[in-house]
Amino acid sequence: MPRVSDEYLLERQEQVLDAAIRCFAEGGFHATGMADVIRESGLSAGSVYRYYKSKDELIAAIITRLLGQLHGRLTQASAGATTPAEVIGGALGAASQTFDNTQINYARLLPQVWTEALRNPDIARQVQGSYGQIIEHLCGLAAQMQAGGTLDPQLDPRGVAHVMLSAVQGFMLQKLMLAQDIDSATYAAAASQMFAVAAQDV
Amino acid sequence: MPRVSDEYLLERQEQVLDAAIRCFAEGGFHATGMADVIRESGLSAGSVYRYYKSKDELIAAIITRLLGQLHGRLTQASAGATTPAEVIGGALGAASQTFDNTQINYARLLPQVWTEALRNPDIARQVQGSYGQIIEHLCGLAAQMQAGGTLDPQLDPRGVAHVMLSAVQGFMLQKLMLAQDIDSATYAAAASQMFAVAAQDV
Amino acid sequence: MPRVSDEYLLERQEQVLDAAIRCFAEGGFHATGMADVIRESGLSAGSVYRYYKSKDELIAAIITRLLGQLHGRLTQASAGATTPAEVIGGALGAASQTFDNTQINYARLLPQVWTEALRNPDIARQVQGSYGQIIEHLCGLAAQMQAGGTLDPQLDPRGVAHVMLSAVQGFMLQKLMLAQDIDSATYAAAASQMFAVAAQDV
Amino acid sequence: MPRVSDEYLLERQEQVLDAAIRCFAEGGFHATGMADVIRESGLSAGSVYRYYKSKDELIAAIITRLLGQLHGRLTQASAGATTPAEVIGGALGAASQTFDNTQINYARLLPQVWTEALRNPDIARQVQGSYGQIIEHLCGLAAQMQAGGTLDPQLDPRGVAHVMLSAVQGFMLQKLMLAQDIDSATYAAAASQMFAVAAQDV
DNA sequence: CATGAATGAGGGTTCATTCAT
DNA sequence: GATGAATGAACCCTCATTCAT
Repeated sequence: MPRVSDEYLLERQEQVLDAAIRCFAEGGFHATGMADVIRESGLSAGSVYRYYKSKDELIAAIITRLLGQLHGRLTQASAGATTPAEVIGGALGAASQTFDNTQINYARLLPQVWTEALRNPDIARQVQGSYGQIIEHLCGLAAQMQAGGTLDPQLDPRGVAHVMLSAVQGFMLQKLMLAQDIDSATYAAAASQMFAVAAQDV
Repeated sequence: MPRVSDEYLLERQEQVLDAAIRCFAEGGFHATGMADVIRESGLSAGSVYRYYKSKDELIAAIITRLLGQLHGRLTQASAGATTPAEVIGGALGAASQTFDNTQINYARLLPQVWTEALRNPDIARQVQGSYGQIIEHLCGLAAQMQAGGTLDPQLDPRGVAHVMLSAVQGFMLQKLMLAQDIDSATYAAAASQMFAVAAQDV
Repeated sequence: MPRVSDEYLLERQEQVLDAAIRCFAEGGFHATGMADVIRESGLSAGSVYRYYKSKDELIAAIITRLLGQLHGRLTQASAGATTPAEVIGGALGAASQTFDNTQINYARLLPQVWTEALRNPDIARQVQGSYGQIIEHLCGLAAQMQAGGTLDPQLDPRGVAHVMLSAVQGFMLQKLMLAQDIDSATYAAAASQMFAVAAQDV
Repeated sequence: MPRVSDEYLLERQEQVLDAAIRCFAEGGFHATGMADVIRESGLSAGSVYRYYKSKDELIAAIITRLLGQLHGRLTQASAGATTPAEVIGGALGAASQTFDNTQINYARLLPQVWTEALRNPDIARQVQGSYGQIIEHLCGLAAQMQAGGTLDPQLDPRGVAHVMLSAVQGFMLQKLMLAQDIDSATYAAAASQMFAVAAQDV
């Protein structure tokens, strides 16, 4: 089956990656065997290994994609926001989308990424890069809001950025851990309001 | 009718648990082998398995201890607080302690616990229980603060509790992932202030 | 009714064989993968397999060529010899040539052939045939020399042939194993002299 | 089955080594799988790997033993020899023993060792060491014989040593390759006589 | 009770070969 | 006739766990 288009090859690679994401989101990086991924992909062992040289490389690719999506959605969702409430609302909305995929619950990969980052320097670097960019983005927004009078100018913009990120991370984590106990709307409302008033005393 | 005292047995059990925590915090649940734990404990394989029937049981025991400590410290640290700033400040202070142990960085176990909870129903239940109690506790505090006029009474106390927990979880997570980039004091200051003003307009 | 000329096909076949020899002499039959041979040949997997049905067949072809060269050079080099010293000298000279190819060190294939002959009956037969012919040739020379008075007539000509072959095989082997320690000229001198005097007492 | 004697452990290790030698002598290093060795050893995979960390380590151990035996037998067999014929006779006798083991034909490992030495620097070093010692030993004997008047003093002792080694190596190789065609006694007789006369003209 | 040698299913990965294009 | 993506059996090795001593 030679002389196939680059497009074809990329599709095949996606096919493997998607299968792997489905498996890993379901069972975790370590409890899931390559045999599972291979079966799910519908390809043979050899083919899977043609596209990803090792399980680690496959995991790294998944993490790259996940962090890329996360960063993209988060920055996009809060891009034009002019008040803390809008930032938080947008970011939580984006975060919620992660759970909406009926095929794959991407969010389930997140704690695994954090765990992996603790052991794997390459992944640690990726995570640092992604979160670093997000922090920078939020930092910029905070500064703009302070300039625009919607955020207390005495707050450290960097500190604000970290706390905002916490609101998102905590939301996803608690949604994963306490599924039935946390209501997205309630959480978003509380978070938005709490951050919203942060400039009232200016 | 044991030949040795119960005290002796409990000490041995602690010895194993401590060794396991050290290993798992360092290398992760999956990358760490029982051989590592056995070596670190100074006991024999048979002995380790006398106290913990399986690796999973050992992990479960560690998680129980970790969640217990977390819950204890968090509720204790925020017990008498009467303002959001005090709650957050106390909780973050307690969270910071987790990193202070020069021997073991307990915090490194946290993402692993979250990851494990996604696959292991027993652990999921444990985590739900612990975080549920924490949420209840924070809920109670929120209600008290609303009654005391230090928190906007229009906010949903449960929502506030979740957001407060997020502040703690996000802090620990970001400290783990972005070590050099996050300053505990700056974060605490920003968080405290942001939550503090939440009743200003009342 | 091929579209391409037989000549073309033979050239392609040579191309594959040469690439394989280069690879196998370098890395050994087993450590070298077909992928290496395919890459080195500049052809595709399908093409390589068009000319040689399997790795084993390729190896067999290489061995056939190698043994043919060996037999040819050895018999030719000692063809007109009338004294033991001439035989040995000629044979060692021919053997030395094997090392002289700057591209490929054919000699490195020799121990591999011996090893392969132990497992593969087809190759064993080839090796027996080649060495058998060489022995016959040396036998004939020995008989001639005995008749000519340059070799002790009491010696068994077949025994003499085997010992002479040993001188060559040992030379090549030791040159491969002890590269820096063995000097071709010294070895040849010693061997020639030792065999040379074998008729002195007649 | 703990608290076993060191002796017991060594016996087990021997058990694995012997099984491996039997397998490798039969089928070759590469065609023989660890599964074969494991089956032959009568132990489990885990146990085999307790005693030898990898297939390579097992092969290295076998080669060490083989070269040790070879060196030991060869030097011992020719230790007190005072004439070339005695040296050759002794060495060939020792070499013949290698074939006599009804359980394992150690000689079949020899070409494999040579082959392996071409690719594996560690083994190359071992082989160089062993053969180097043998050469030194034969060198010493040659010098003694020259002093004693049983070997032409004009011969280079080192060259003589190499040629003598060739006689042994060639004998073993030809016995392996041409089994039915070579008679140990005939070969030994021819070799002994040819070398024996090497001092006649002194 | 403690010991640690033994277990063996299962892990990730490779590679000679094929055949649809 | 050439291509090279696909195949899958087989490879070497690990590791949680057990049980004879």
